[in-house]
Amino acid sequence: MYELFFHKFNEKVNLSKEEEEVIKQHLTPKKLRKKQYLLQEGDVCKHIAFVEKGALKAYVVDDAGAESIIQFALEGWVISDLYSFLTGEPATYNIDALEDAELVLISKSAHEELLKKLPKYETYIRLQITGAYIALQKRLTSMISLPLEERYKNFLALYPNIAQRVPQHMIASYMGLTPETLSRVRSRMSSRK
Amino acid sequence: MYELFFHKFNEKVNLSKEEEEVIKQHLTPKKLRKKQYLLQEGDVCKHIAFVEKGALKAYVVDDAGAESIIQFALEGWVISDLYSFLTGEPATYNIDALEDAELVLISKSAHEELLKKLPKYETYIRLQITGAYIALQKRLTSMISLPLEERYKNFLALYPNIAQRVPQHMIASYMGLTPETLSRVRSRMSSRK
DNA sequence: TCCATTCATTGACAAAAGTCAATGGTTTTT
DNA sequence: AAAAACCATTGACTTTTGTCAATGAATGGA
Repeated sequence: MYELFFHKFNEKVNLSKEEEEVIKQHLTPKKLRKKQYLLQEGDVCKHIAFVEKGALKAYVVDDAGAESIIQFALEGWVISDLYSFLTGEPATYNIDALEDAELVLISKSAHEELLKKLPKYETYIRLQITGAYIALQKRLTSMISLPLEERYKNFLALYPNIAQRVPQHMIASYMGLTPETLSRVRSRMSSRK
Repeated sequence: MYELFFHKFNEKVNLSKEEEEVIKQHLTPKKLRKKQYLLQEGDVCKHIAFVEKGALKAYVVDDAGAESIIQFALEGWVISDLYSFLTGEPATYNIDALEDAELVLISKSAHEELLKKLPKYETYIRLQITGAYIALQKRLTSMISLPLEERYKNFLALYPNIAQRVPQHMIASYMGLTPETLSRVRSRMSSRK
């Protein structure tokens, strides 16, 4: 239990067995069936979720009911509405399962206690969020500076595993496009090659 | 010297006078004239820069020479090519001054020593990057989910001070638009009101 | 196995955004 | 003070993307 979680943790910060024990006591496992919500817009986000198995997405829904996908999370990734989690404000994101999933949850109180008790936990969080920030900055840079086709190629190169497991209309949504437009980009790419 | 830097620091994490002294010894002041570079694409980013005074921008330049602005930084903000700073890889961003500026620089070695010596510094960095992550996520969310006019209104509401000090074609660039398109959005907004 | 969904693709058309060029008003520089 | 550079706006036109509708393939449940 929690194998992948601690594997990833130890890649960033090396833990002794005793430290792993302390952390374990603050974790909660949770299983989610496909299409189940982890978080709904309007509720307060109570957890940071680490994905041991399966796949989830975070997204917003507009007035017309159209989804825009903010983030995917496969095995080894972390997902949450961080703003809601940290401030206690209602979430603006929905999070649900694309496939049956096994999660490791860290509650707000667990998070706060670990920050106090265990300096290595703070380091882990710092490194985790730094990586997420850099990845997000690259995504944004490619959004504002690259033509569509390049953006799509970048996506495929960066997340080949997502491209395989997730339907294309969700990738379109993640890129801020309609499914039709992404489909046409793809057909242009394959015909011109 | 460093007034704003420590003011902002203390808003996040409270420092004793002794701790402030330790940090001070790791800081370097730097002045930049308008249009001067702090960092050029291809060089390694050697510093995290805190803006005491003035305004800077980070941006990429495409093959055709067009700039896309990744980030603005006014007084109290931090700017850097974090990926290059942390990995030592060549920077993909350029950073230069929009106005004469006074900066507080933290070098790589200073950063690493402070992380080791001063737990509160790590906390400061964690909170800083968390705030930057959340802001970036909001920006991205609005990019993929909102119509242009809403995005522009959000920008004005969030950064009225940037809108005042920065030419509009740079705001267009920051939004991933041409100056003409932003101009037409604005004229539509004012005529329809 | 069959039926209902979900999905990707395509076509025709509409709307949005980009491009190019010109104008006039600022600001900056010399 | 004059000249140069910068900037925002507008018009005419092109290209890109979105919308709506239809089709056929694949998928998943009953």
